[in-house]
Amino acid sequence: MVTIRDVAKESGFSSTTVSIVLNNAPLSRYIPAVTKKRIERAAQKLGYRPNQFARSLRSKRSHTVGVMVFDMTDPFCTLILRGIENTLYQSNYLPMLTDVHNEGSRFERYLEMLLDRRIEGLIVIANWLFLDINLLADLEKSSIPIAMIGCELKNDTMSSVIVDNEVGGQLALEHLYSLGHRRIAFIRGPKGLTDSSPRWRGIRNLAKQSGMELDARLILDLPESRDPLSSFESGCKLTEELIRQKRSFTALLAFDDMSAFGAIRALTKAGIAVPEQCSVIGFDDVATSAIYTPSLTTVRQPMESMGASAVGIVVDGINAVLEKRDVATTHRKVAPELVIRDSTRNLA
Amino acid sequence: MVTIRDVAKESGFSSTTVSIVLNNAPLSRYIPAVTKKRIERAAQKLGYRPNQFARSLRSKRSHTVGVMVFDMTDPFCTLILRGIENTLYQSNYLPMLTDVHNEGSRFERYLEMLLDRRIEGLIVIANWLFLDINLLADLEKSSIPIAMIGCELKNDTMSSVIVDNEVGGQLALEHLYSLGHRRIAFIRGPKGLTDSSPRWRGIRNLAKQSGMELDARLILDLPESRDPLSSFESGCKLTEELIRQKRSFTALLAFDDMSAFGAIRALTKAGIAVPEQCSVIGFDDVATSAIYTPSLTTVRQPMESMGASAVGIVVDGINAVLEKRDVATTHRKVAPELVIRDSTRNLA
DNA sequence: TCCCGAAGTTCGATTTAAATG
DNA sequence: GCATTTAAATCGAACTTCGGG
Repeated sequence: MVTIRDVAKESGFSSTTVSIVLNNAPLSRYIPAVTKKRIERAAQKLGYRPNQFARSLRSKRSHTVGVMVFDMTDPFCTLILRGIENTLYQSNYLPMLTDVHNEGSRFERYLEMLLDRRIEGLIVIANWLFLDINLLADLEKSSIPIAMIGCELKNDTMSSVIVDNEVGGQLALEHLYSLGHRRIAFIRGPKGLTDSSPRWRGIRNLAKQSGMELDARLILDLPESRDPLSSFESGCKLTEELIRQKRSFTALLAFDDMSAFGAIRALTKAGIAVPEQCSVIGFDDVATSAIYTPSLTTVRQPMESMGASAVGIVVDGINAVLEKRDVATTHRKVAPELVIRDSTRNLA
Repeated sequence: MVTIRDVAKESGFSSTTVSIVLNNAPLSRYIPAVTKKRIERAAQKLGYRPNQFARSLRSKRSHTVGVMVFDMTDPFCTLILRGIENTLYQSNYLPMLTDVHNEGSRFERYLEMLLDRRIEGLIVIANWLFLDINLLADLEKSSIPIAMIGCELKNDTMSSVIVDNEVGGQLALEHLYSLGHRRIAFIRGPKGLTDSSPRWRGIRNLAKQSGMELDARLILDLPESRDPLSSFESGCKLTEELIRQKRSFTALLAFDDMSAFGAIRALTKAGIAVPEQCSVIGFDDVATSAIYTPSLTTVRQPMESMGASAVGIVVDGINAVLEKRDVATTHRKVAPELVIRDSTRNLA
């Protein structure tokens, strides 16, 4: 290990001067160019790399941001993670990745570990969240900037980035409506998910606006479950049930892409062609949607930019703390986007 | 910030004693239970948490492992990451996640950042890898335990975990053969991928064994590309081409699941039902495979356990370094597993 | 000699205060 | 006072050495 003292010795200056020069500290403007050259050359020659532990100990900074995912296997996460990673990279932070597996004990343990390592900010991806809200209260006392993606909390200590679910719901129904569909089946989200009710509200609003009436017998609810895969299975089962009851509908609006895939599976198995005999629309635009057969029309959450946005909020917060400014908590609601693919079509 | 000195003051003992007690150091066996109790209570009361920076500076340990992904959006990664995360958690390490985006400059920069932070080990997920091999040479000088997943290098400084591609290829063809298929189309992997040739070798071997002859006109190659999604698109295009040429085949063996999805898309669009008129088999068993319509028969790479295995190797390596034992580089080749779903069936 | 506890040093970089000409 | 440089203190924990009973 080559230390700053080695560079000092090699260059013939004190470690103080070396530190000042290599960090381009304010004082370095008094230091003549010759000295700088000599020091830089010595550092280069020895291959000096400052010890981050020592640096962090002194500066109290880790240049690390914690990322807490509630379930990595949820396809919703991947692109968000990509957005987070990419934006952190640009800001010179590195992410510590933790996956809570939707378990309270794991949440607490990881939170402790992250805090022990003095992360400077925290990003929580909490889309598929069935944890006790009280647990999240633990987050508040941490006094570092926090941004939650996919879940907005009432309190004022955490920022959030969510998609505008109401607009999204509207967009989805509007699309089906514009294609001429009137008898539409709905798979709603589980009650426990914060996304469910605003999304449904958007749907109801649009229905009212356009004078459409919703048939209660065509409205189904996904059960609560911690497993993102269950969304697929439930979507499949609910649709099978619908078919078995011989309910007639020309389109199906699913809570998310996973349940939409389940619906397509059920329809296809029953010999009902998608989109020829029944249109299906999802929500999220997970990676699978584009490669599905048929490719899925859906309402996209701009996941990558949501991740980037969360990083922006957290990094701003970190800077605010450093400059002793107030940390403002922000609540961003990003616009969803209709992505039209092959699973929906005009009512013949 | 409450320091060890605060605990010392509160408990009435010196910081030395506090350190010994709280770390359960060897010397602590001389310390009477009363003292321990008093110290522990004081620590508890003040909410003392040792400063990891100071600790790391002294011990030269970070309890951190670097994870380098070449492309997060590759669905192959997700489950591996889960396996890594889960196993690290059990061993009390935290992962620093980096995504190289298949770019050389990013690779170098991230490697530096990770090394600066004194990661104790490194795991590289290099399945879809088109980087200059010379870059990887940079890894060798780092002198920390390294495990690569999905790519085996000749040299002796890095461990690796890969699937047995040859057996996998065999398994796939064997399955189609046992279903009675003889006229089979093949989509091979791009030449630049290390997986491609052993997988094909397995196929050829089985063909020879069972006296099957492969029709060169039914053998296609995926082009080189850094984008995992291109596998899907190429799979689709190649299959369309095959159909347009009116080649007859009753089954298609794809290089991976993504290209298999592409093939299914092309077949379906051409009005060829899968599996009724053509069976399709993939490789990997990515998350999408189970929820596809039809669900995909494939050769599974045990990704979660491959991730766990890599962590095991690296953690062993770390311990070896600590105990000044030799670090043995290991090369694990894990067995693939045939997963039969709905995309293949008996030749009528 | 054994047990218990404390003083002081170390890890490596940053920063304050101060010393040169 | 100014430009240039540095000794010494600091960050917080852990370990080495030593002393008293």
